[in-house]
Amino acid sequence: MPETTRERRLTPRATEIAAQARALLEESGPEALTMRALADRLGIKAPSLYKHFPDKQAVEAELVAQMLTESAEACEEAERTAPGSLPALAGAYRGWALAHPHLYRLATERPLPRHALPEGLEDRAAAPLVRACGGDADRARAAWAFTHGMVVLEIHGRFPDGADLSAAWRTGTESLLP
Amino acid sequence: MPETTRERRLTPRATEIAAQARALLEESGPEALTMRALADRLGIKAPSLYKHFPDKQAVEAELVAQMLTESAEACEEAERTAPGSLPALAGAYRGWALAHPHLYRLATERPLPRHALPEGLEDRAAAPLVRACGGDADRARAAWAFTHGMVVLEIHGRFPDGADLSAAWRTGTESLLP
DNA sequence: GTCTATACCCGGATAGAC
DNA sequence: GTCTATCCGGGTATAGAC
Repeated sequence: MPETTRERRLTPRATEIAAQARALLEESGPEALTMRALADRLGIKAPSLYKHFPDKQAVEAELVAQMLTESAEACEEAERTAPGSLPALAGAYRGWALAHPHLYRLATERPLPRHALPEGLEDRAAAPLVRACGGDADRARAAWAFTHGMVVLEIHGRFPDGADLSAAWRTGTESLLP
Repeated sequence: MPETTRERRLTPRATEIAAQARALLEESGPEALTMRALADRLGIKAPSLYKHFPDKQAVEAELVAQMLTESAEACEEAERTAPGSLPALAGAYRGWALAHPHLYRLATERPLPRHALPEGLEDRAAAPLVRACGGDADRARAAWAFTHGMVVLEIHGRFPDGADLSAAWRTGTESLLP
């Protein structure tokens, strides 16, 4: 079977715009990502952006695709390094998310723009966890929920200041082993 | 020891305003909760609201306090019904959250307005889970992360359509038992 | 590919009269 | 406790010239 993951190619200019959108998002958060601010950062006027993207949603969808791709890559790398290890996988996922908290939130705290994503990307992002759970989909979902929950609670500063989060991660990932 | 949880009392009118704010939020989501829309619903003009709350954040903080109080109550009820049962506790938490998804998100997807909450409320909300985990704080945090993760992934429609979420809940809560 | 001009809508908040 | 008038800011997006 041929590779089913397809990328809708962006023009070079659109790629540059997306890169600046990402930089803006990562530096200042989702509320700061406006078409005006994005244009300012590129040294152009906001209306010009609409020659490259149909609307703001399309820009955001591109960033969501980047998030899924990169966190999948991080997990695949962990898989190669420590095959079958749920703690290693969770650590890679956590590491990527905490390094890009605003992008992680953008991709995660709203419905997925599934129609605008490259085919197969969502499955690719889920696959390493399913493999680490020996194909047990229920366990993989529980492990995903734990991992995502830890990450977002960390990002939002929900744990008490002194909390030993490494210990919580260890307890969670070890408990959820198949 | 005396009860340490204190409530800053709202005036009757402020209570009514908060109730309408909540109704608006629960019906239409966080973006729909604006001072203008809130005033419309009350049959008054937006500036009048500022005689009762100093700003919009204060209204939102009141709703966050309601969320913490009510989900704590739901969990305490589950504790009485099935003492020490993590699955029962998680079920109560899930039930409350899915019945009030917008309020759950408002209280959860941003930093807690700790300064504006009744004293002791955050601890009260956390206590049932710590008790169910036999006082093991690391396990309690892992269980909270799992539970919160499942809830928000459900709310945002992140699981595949056919997914057996009951099975994932069972797997997760049973795995995380002390 | 970028511009100007502009339409259109939305938001939070304050001053001061009644 | 509510009002009117208002300020000031922000946002997405389109039309049409260059």
